[in-house]
Amino acid sequence: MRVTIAEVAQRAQVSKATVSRVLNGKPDVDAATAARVRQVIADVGYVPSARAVGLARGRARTVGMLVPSLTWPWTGEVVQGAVDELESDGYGLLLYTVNRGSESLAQFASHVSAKAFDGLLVIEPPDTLNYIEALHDQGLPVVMIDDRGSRPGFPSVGTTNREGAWAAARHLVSAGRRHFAVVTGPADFGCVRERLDGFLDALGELGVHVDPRLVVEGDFTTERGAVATDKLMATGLPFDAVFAHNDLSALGVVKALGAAGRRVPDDVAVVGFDDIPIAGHAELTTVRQPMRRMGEAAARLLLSRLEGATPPAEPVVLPTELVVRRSG
Amino acid sequence: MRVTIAEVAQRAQVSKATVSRVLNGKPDVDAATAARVRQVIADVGYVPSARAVGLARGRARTVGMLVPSLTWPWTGEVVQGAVDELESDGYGLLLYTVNRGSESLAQFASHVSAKAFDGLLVIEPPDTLNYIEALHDQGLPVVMIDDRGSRPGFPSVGTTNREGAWAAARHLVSAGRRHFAVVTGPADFGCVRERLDGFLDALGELGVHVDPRLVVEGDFTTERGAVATDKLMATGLPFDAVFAHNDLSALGVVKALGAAGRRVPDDVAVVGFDDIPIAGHAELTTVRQPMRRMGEAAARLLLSRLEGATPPAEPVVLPTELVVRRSG
DNA sequence: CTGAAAGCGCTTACAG
DNA sequence: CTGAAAGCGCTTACAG
Repeated sequence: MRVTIAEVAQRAQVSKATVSRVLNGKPDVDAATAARVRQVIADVGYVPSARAVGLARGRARTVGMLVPSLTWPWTGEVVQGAVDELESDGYGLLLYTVNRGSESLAQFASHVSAKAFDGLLVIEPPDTLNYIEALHDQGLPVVMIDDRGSRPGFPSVGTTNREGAWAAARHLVSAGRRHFAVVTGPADFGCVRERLDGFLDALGELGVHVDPRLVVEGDFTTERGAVATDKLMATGLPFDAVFAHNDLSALGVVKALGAAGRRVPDDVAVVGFDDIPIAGHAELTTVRQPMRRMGEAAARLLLSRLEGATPPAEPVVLPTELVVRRSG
Repeated sequence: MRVTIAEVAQRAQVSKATVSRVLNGKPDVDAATAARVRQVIADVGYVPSARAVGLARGRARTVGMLVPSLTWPWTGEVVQGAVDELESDGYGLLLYTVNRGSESLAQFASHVSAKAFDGLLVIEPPDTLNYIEALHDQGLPVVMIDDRGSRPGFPSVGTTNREGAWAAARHLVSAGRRHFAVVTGPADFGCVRERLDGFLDALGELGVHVDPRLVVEGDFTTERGAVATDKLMATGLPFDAVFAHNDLSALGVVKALGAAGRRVPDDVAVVGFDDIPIAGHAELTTVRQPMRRMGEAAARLLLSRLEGATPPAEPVVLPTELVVRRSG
């Protein structure tokens, strides 16, 4: 039989209300009484039922987290950062993915309605930004990990796409590169625009011009990274450096260059974005996104919101870091 | 104001009990009444409070999952498999990691005591098997994803380490290799013994003997894989194939061989175990562990246990699969 | 400083 | 077939 607050109260010769007060550190409890209650709690190993506390208080000390899929390279990092932060405040993390499409989303929505959690952490889910925004507008505390540069109308944590690209450009130029190509991500992503602008602006400032024909669109996959590289080479224009908008694309670039007999980095330098684990193994120079710390920051933002603080109107932006390896 | 069962009852002109019956599909409700109630539910968009239902029923339709750390290469796969399965039954997944050591574990323990979830899925946590076993003995439904071959005294899902190693051996022999080396994982892991036994047994059956000096212990990291390979080469004994007990080690083997000027696979074939994403990129031949499906199977086992079924006494064992790539 | 009572939003015997 | 009531295990005014 599970021990309840009633049993503790009886053993300590006080009312349930007093036990509750001790439990929640309320003031105005006689020191001796409190000590006695605490002793009983320790003796019987009492822990309040999360469900009962949740019902009575209307909050569950639980946060939901919605992520596209855990098999994406860095999702785990973000979630780990969030879970570490939540855990140290005693919060639980209810995990949802949209791995099974609209069915997943329906399940998620019903858990929202059931008030299964107090607040929501979300890695921007494709095509669902409006829905999330609606939840926020309905009063659910939401913080988004914004890896696409959407800058939504509610609290979010992003990274310095522009500055990261800027750093990549500066590095390549100082390494002596002069003829640049870019394999972008999907053109409608905010982060893609930021990375492209940052890169071109930096080069412009350094007096280097990029031929528009050497800017090709990819879709963040290795396959399309390779295809894009074939296109670049097909232009016949010379280039000695490629900036890919993420690491998976960059791997495709490296692969396609190798297949065409062009050496990396001797003939062509390649720089990626993200710093996923494979980047280290492939010796890829890249712009590191601090995914773990973005998860932590998002969790902290949400927690302080749940504790009553007003969330910042501006997105929290964490700095990228250029990681120089062999490829560029 | 949130709509409650009381409001639905009032609008439908019935008691809360009747609404509850309709909600839970109990028999013996007049068809017309049920239809009316359902109509009201749909009209007001009523969803029962998860907390209240949980308290009243004593179960939360929530499962806990304890994993070592999400940044480990395949943890995400296992969790994704589990979450997919749970989700389709409407269960929530509370995620816990032991990323922050004993502090994490204390938090987890208090959530256990608080009955925050109905059952537990666990990827074998180092040095905590006894604790998990104790939870199981205290009546918490537990299913373990056993990646270490521990075969615990409660329901678990494992993989065919022995047969996987066997397949690797057969493959290498049929590819013409004759002089074998092994870089094992930690010697006290059940899976390491199984992989070693399977490998040596298969070779023995094929009439190939392995020199014991060519069996070196690693620790599942890339660094130690490289160190182990240096040891192998230092013996001066010839070898033309290395079976590493996981992919990270195998990457270390490849690296060390390369540094020593030995070509893979021309001079030495290398086979790993796991099939983590990097294995594909590194063109590593490996024995694939079905992590995703192990997560699914574990979740299904736990769900059926929660629904009253008796769990199987024997571990559920899912088959490995040899993935042949360029390295061996 | 402390207790009796109501309430959180459901479910489930018990009657009828 | 349906409702009134008790109960799940807490918290929180309200009195004193």
